[in-house]
Amino acid sequence: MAQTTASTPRAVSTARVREALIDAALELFARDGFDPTPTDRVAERAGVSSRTFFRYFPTKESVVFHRDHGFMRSFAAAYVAQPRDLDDYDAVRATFVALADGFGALRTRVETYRAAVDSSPVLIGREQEQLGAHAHTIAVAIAARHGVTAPRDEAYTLASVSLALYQRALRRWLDGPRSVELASLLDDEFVRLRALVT
Amino acid sequence: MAQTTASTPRAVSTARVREALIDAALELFARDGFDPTPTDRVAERAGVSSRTFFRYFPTKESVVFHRDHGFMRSFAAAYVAQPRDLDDYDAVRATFVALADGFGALRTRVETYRAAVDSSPVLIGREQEQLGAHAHTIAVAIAARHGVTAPRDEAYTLASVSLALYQRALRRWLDGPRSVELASLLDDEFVRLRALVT
DNA sequence: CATCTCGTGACAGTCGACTGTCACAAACGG
DNA sequence: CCGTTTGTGACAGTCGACTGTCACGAGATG
Repeated sequence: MAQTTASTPRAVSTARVREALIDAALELFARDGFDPTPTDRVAERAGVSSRTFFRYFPTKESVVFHRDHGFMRSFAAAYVAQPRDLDDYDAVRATFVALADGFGALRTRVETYRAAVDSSPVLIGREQEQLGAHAHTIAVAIAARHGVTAPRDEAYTLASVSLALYQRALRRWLDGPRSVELASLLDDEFVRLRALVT
Repeated sequence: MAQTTASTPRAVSTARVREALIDAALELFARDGFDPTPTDRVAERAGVSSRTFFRYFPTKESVVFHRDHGFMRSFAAAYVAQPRDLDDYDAVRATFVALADGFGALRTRVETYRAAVDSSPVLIGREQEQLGAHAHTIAVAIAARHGVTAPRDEAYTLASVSLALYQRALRRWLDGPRSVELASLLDDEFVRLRALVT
């Protein structure tokens, strides 16, 4: 979640400012909406000047995505670790479920992030672009498990579909009671789709 | 594609301006990108003043979506028309394929539209919002065929997944040779997914 | 401790989306 | 044909994202 924290006073200070800006931004965007919230207000809430905001982040949008709750980061590794006898669908499913494990701790963070992103088309679009990249990652992982480097078209289909399921599960998770695990909703979606298709 | 064309001189003129603005916007956005293209340039190209642009469209974004190539508009009708003995998956599949029929004529239009939308996160986000609405439409249609008004969760799952397949098919269509029909690619995606899942 | 570096605030400025207003001319309605 | 409505251009103005610059002061460096 935080990178190598050089503990020199100056580094500590800038890290603190960065975190303060991200916190302020996500909270304000989630509560008041991204578009109606000027960067000045974010800076003010973080206790720095307006100018400083843009010394930390190149655009207003970018502050939202600088705290990767990093679902996809370890996809490839988790995917190849799946048992050989699973077909692609079940391997992807198992990987998602595995990655979702212990996600509960992040719930509040994710809630804020979702509300923020959902508040503006720009952010939705940015996230969509990331999902495109994720689809590629997944497709490559699928190909890799078959010992191929270039993913076939089917791999992309599966990747896209599984990401759609992931998004559904995520929303159900956030909308539902805290007692329900993301992992179980995720598994549920994959099971449901299989039932629908067969 | 065009609505009830009142042929009074004034109405003709405003309709012409509207079309000119949409054409100019889509072409410029597709070629130069949405963000780098100021509304002034669009207006200029359409042969009207900058101010007039905003008399026709409330925002820069909105001009992009005022020409609905209307895939989803007739979904509900086409869906209930499907034979009773098809399960949900095949009914959705058949509906998509049916709607895609004769889409080839719109190819150039769709190409421009895609390039325009893909050029900016804002537009991607807006389109995403529309897709959310479409998912709802589909889910409701699925429920309706079962004689229910409130869609179950599974209906939304299928709706999301089929829209993911639709988007994949659309992109393959635009990236591939003109000889290939959208309908066949669409069918292909549904078939592939079934093969992947079972 | 002296010097240098670098993060920051303050300020001024650009650029583009969007709005209000006014006056003209063409189209509408009687 | 005449008064009214209405679309349009011209112009001025707001607002917010983002940039350049400068001077100051607190940390890094020797």
